[in-house]
Order: sequence, then structure tokens, then C-alpha cells
Amino acid sequence: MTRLANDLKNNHLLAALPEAQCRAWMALLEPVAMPLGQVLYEPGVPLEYVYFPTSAIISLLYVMENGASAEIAMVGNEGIVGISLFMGGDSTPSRAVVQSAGQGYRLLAQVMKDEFNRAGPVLHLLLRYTQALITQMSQIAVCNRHHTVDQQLCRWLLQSLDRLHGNQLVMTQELIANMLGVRREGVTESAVKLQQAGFIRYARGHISVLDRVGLERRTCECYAVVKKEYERLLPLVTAAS
Amino acid sequence: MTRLANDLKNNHLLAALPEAQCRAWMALLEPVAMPLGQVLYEPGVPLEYVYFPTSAIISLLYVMENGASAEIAMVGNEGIVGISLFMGGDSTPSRAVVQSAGQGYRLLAQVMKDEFNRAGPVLHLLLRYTQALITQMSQIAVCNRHHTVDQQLCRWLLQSLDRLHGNQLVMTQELIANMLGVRREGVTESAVKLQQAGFIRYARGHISVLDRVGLERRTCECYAVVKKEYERLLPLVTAAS
DNA sequence: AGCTTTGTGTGCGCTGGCGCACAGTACGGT
DNA sequence: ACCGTACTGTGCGCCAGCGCACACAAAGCT
Repeated sequence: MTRLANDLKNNHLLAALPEAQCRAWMALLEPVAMPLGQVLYEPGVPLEYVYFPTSAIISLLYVMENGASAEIAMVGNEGIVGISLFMGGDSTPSRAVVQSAGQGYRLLAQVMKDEFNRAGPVLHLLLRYTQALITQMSQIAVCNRHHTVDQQLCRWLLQSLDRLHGNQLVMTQELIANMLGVRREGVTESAVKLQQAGFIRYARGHISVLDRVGLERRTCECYAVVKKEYERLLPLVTAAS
Repeated sequence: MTRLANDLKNNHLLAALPEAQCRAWMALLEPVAMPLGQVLYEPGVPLEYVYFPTSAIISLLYVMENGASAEIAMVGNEGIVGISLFMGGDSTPSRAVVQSAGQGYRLLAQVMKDEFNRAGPVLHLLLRYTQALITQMSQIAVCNRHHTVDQQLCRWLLQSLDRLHGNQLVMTQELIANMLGVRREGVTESAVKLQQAGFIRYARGHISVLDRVGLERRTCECYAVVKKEYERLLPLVTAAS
């Protein structure tokens, strides 16, 4: 197997594709760098590509009229960015931004659509992924309503960690605040507590998680619910991690 | 056309079906009454039926471990309850409850699956609807984060109104509070303001909307964003209203 | 070296929503 | 006619999170 073929497997959806499918797409999947802050799509603009992150993490972010924002969902190497393409809408009211720099692959919109319309295993895989994404979104809705910034920060760190190798995140508190839709100062206060508890260590845009279990104990139920649902819906995909 | 066939059209998704499809399902679609509070599905339990409300409104509700709850999305005669069936998950972590009593149709899970897997126009219609539902969920997430109870109550009233004939809702403040995931007293306070402003009039579980435009002016952007997206994704369906 | 920029820590007053308690009132059943 | 239940109104203390202001320190630039 070629080096490319091996790297493709770093995206769990690609890894779960039937062998034939994988070979067919090999030449069409374009490796792309995803630098921090890059916008993969804007609200209302039809997609040109779908993206399969391998090492990058993408945030689906909703930005309001007054500039306030909130993360709708997070996509890493377990998923795909651009579901509205095959769902039929071609665009969404949200924006996709690179939240953690890394690599990924992209595929032309039309190629994706054609394969999807073949109504084979790819369709079913993508729809199951989409349901997992729906679960994530609804859980975030609930979390926004009922849980504290402390709990949400833990959840967010854990969800990021699940999509990264190692225990390091490159991420300022300012950016985290944008994702969670809270004040930067609020994130600082929570981060201080977590550091004092010995769960994390951080400095100027670098966060190391020292005690994962500690975070899991401190976060709300939302983290586990979403994680379990991903595992239920995408057993092959998550097992590949 | 029979009386049944006419009534089917009260659900906009059914109305948007190709003629042939409609005839094929005619005998399989079972009319059902949907009394207030009835639970159409429970978290984690595989669906037996999908439901097409005609005059009822269904809430997708997430209930947390401690009993707190929040509405994830609202489905009326524009939609279908039970998307996880064709998305492939068979169940979801949320619950579907009748929020406003009325009528609807149900269809056996397997019939729905079979038709969906035929990968014809029904599939595409349902996926477009699902994307609209996703928009609704993400907007609720944002709304939960950033907007006041006042604004959310207006949004909720408007979204309910869009799914009903007339301007009357049968709904206690207690139930509204469960949906919004806030205190009953909070709803009371907002409702008092709306009544003083002359936008609504209510008494013991009955609410009349007197000034729709007033509510629209007072609510947040979320209402309009979702409504526009429904119209964009389901033009035939919403036009049918 | 000095300077600017970027990221983090902290304090303070304010407010929206929470939890609780209780009063008042319409409705439904017997 | 009566009573209990269901629904709504209101008051009060509390706190999480907001908005703002500012201090400080590390990193990068010239």
C-alpha cells in the first residue's frame, strides 16, 4: 500500500470505506494543509469541496449579527466537513473554521454527490455520521442551556483531545471563549481552577492535559452522551482510533 | 380524490411526495390521534413507526439526568418525526413528545426504510428536511447561549404558531418552561410583559396571539434564520402552507 | 536594547435567571 | 355548593456570567 493510501486511513470515515471505493477516490482526494483560522466555508455559500480532516480539527461556528458566536459542532479525523452537500442544501447558515491546525483531504463537491447518489455503503456511512453530528449539536444546545462554563470548558477540552494525537492543544483562551460563546475572562477563571486542580498546565496558547480522568469527572454528562453515541453509530470508525 | 388522500396533504412532506408514492402509501399510512403529552419515542429505544403530524405539534426534548429538560427541535405538519430511522441510528438520545394535541399519520419503520433505500425522490426530500431540522437545532443551541427568555418565548410562540391553524395555542406556562429549559416563573414574567404590550392574551393554558408582528419585532434573529432556511430547503413544502 | 503585540490574571458593579415560598384564582369533579 | 387541583402572579435572596478597566508578562520585531 502506498504512503498516500496509509495516510488516508487517518481519517476514520475514509478508513471505513470499502476497499474499492478507496481505490476509486485515491486519485481524487487532494491533500490540503489546514492552517489555524482558515475558513472552509462561509454561511450561505455553496460548497466547492468536502473535507476529511486527518490531523486538523474544524469547528462549525455560528456567528450572529452582533458578532457573538457559538460553536455548533466539532469535526476531527472522525468525520467530514460539508454534510450539507449531500443532505441537499449545498450551504448552511454556519461557518466552518480550522480550530486546530493540521492536515486533511478534500474532494470536489460533484464527486461526492455522484458517489452519494449511487446509494451504496458510502451513503449509509455518511448518514450515520450525520446522525452522530446531530447528536453533538443537540447536546451542545442542552449544555448551553444548563451547564456552567467550568463544565463546558472540560467538555470542550476533552472533545478536542479526542481528535488529537498527544495531550497538547495549541489554543488561546480567547479562541476557546469564541467557541463556547462566553467571555474570555470566564475561560481564564475556569482555566485557573483547572490548573490549580492539577488537571491541565498551560501558557500563552499552549495547553497540556495532565489528568484526563480529572476533567471527565468535572465535566457534565454531555461529553459522555455524545461520545457513546458516536461509538454506537460508528463502531468501525471510532474503533479505528 | 378520497377524503383520506386530501387529509394526507395536510402534512407538507406527504403533500410533496410524487403522486405514485402517495398512492402506494395510502393504504399503509395509519391515521393516529396525538393527545397532549403522548410520547412518540423514548431515548435509546428503536423506533417502530415514523410519524407525519398534520395538526399536532411534536417536541424533540432532551431530558437530563437531574430532570432538567430542553427542547432540541419542534416538528409540525411541515415535517416528520423519527429521522434517526432512515439516518441509520434507529434511536436517539432524545425523546419525542406531543406538545400540542392533534392528528397525524404513522408508517411502519420497515416501510419507511424500504422506500428510503430505493434512493428515489423520497430520500432526497427527507434529507433536505433533515438539513432544515439540523438548522433548527443549531440555531436553538445559539439561542440558548445568547438570548433572553423574553426573546426565546417570542421565538417559541412564533414557531408554534407557524405549525397551527389559527392564533390559539393550548399550552401552560409550566410546559413552555420545560421546552425552553427555564423556570416557570421566568415564563410568567415574560408572558406578563407580552400581554401588557398587547401582543398576546392568555388564561389558564390558553394563549391567543394578537399581534404577530409585535412578537417578530421582539424576538431574536433566530426565528427568521430558521424560517428562511426552511423555505429555502423545502420550497414546495412550505409553499403548500 | 527598546518597542509593540499578544496572551493571561484580577477586580468591580450590574443584571438575568435561579430556587424557594406563598398568595390568589379559575376550573373540574362529586 | 363544595373542595381539591391546576394555573398564574409576585416577592426575595443568591449567584453565574457579563462588560469594562487595567495590570502584567511573554513573545516577536527592528
